[in-house]
Amino acid sequence: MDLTDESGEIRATAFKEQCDKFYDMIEPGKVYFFSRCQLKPANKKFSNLNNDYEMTFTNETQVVPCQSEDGSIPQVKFNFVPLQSLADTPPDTIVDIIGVCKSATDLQNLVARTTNRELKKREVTLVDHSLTAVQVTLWGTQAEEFDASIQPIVAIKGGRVSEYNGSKSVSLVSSSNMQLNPDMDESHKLRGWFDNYCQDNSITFNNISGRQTTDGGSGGKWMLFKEAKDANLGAGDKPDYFSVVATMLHIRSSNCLYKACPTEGCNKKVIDQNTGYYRCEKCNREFDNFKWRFLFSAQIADWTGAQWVNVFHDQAIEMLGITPDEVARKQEMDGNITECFANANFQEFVFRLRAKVETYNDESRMKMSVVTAKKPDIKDHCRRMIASIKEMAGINTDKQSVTH
DNA sequence: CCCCCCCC
Repeated sequence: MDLTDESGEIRATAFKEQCDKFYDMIEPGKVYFFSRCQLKPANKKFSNLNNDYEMTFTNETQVVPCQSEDGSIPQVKFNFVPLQSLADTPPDTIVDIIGVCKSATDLQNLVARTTNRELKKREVTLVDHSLTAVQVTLWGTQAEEFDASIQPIVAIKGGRVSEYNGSKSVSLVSSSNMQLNPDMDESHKLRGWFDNYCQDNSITFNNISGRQTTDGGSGGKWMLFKEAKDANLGAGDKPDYFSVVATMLHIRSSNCLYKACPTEGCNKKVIDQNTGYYRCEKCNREFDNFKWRFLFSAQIADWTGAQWVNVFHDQAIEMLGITPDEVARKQEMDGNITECFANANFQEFVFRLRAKVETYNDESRMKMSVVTAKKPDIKDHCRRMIASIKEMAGINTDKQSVTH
């Protein structure tokens, strides 16, 4: 439950017996005295309440209805972010938003693939002054009962940003609070703006829930190495993909090349027969030549940690700016190939990485491979960092100024 | 101690 008084707000959780004990008694909108709860630091992954702490009920906890209400019950506090800012908000962030319901889909019935549970869903399109449209996903009863025909103002506290195919939407979760046509300033402003300026379909909204990909494919989340680690990436059946801007710390130069099958598209490592012939097991054939290909491990790092990654041929060429033949020639000439890595060492790249936990002999190890490595687009990189700084500093990116 | 939050 999320509690509020005139000074602020805090989340409280009751487990098991405490939950049973108080479930029927505690109702939204009513006032209670809460005593003897336990405090713990709030996990911001699940709450965006303006409080660094959360409360947990204990055996000692008492909840007593407050009978002497003076009618000035504090209202739910929202900390709205403009819809526009959701485009730069990482998935799983908890946000408060408000917008006009421009349209909504019909109620959809579907079955969750993993749990076989029957789900009811409705996608609601919200718009606001930032001329942005975003889809909000309602579930269950809220989906069933939602009436889009009146184009209500929709305020959501604690919605969850999600990402699918590179586009953002907001999904309601159990702790989310949705209010329709709430009696507050933002709501009235939106009503006036929408009714006066948006009724003739002359305004084009930037739909950030439309399919548009900014970093090369599904699941291309931006993560720091620590976040990737904490998120337990690669632990599932399928590999996880994420993007990171990281610095090349070290390239393992020994065995950074291999002799590959000359057959177009094969690339299998050949066995040197030491007879002038090279055998490819995959093609089941011997060749009198081979081609050099890159394959090495490298250590890359951002400010939260370092990571060993496997680098394959095309990505290696992209970063090093030289061909494996040049490296092989240098190796033969003087045995020192250090300078071959000069273009990449201590340089920043935008890496798209594939993470997968692999198990050999009961030992699990995270394996990461470079899917793509590109020079950073500085403008793009800066934009993302600024958004991230603002988010960390809690700076609102827009004061909901009316733009017409 | 929850924290799953669904689908394309």
